[in-house]
Amino acid sequence: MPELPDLQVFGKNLSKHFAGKKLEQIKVVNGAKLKDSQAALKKSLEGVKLHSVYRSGKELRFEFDNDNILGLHLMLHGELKLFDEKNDHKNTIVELLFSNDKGFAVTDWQGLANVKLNPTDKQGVDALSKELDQQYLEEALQTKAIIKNVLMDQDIIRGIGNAYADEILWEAGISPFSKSNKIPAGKIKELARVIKSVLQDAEKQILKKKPDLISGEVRDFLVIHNSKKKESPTGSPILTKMAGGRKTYYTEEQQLFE
DNA sequence: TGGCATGTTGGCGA
DNA sequence: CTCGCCAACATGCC
Repeated sequence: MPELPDLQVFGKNLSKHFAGKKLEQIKVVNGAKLKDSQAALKKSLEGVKLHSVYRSGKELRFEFDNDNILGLHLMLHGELKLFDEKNDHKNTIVELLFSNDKGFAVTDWQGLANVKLNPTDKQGVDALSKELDQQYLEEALQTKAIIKNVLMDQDIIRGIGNAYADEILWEAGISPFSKSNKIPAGKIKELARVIKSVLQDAEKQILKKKPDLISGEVRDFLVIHNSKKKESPTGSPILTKMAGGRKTYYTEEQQLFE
C-alpha cells in the first residue's frame, strides 16, 4: 500500500519511462471496478501522446496531449509492473502499451485498484499544496472529530494515509486521539508545517534508497508507525491502539487535547 | 501457522 | 446532523 511519498516517486519514474511516448493500446483485463468501458478508454486515449504523470492526493494522473487525463488509484494492494520486467502479471486490471514497445500493467490481487477517465478532485486540498496552510487547517479543525480521522479524511486533506498520519502527529507532538477543536492555534501552526516536512522528507528518503521505485513502498525509515520499532527516537515506548478502524502508533510524548 | 495490513464505501447506531 | 465503528473487498507475508 503505497502512500503519498511513494506515489510521488512512482509518478516521477513513470514520467521518465513514458512521457512523450504515444499510447498504442490500453487493454482492460478486469473491469469490475472501472467506471469507464474499455471502448471509452480506447477512444479517448489510444494514439495520443502522454504529456506527463503526476500525483494528486492518493492518485496518479496520466495527462495526455489531447487534455484527457487518466486517474489511477492503487487502493490497498495495487501494483505497477513494467512489461520489460517479468511478464507473468497476475491479477491484471488494465494494461497500457506505448510506442516504444514498452508499457505497464496495473495489478491488484484484491481487484480494487482502478483507473478513471478525467477524474474530478474531491473537495479536500492536496497535502503538499500551498492551499494547505495554517488558516485552512484552523477552519478544518472546527470539529469534534479526533485529529487523526481529520488528517485522513480525503474530503479535507487529500493524500494522508494511516502510516503518515501517525508519523505527522508524533512529529507535531499531538496525540492522535485529540479532539480537533481543542488543539490550540500554536499547535495547528506547527501541524501545518510538519505535514509538509514529514511527507517531503519521506520522499527524499525513498529516492535515496530506491530511486527507480515504481511499485511497492519503502517505509523502514518511519520512526513511529513501524512494527519493528519499540521506542520513539526520543526513547518513549511506542504504543498501539485502534482508531478509525486502523492500527494507530503513538507515544505518551504526544499531548492529548480534549 | 494464521493474524495482520492497507483505502474506500456505505450502513448502523449513539 | 455529526461522528465513530464495522464489514466487505481477497491474498501474501513473516
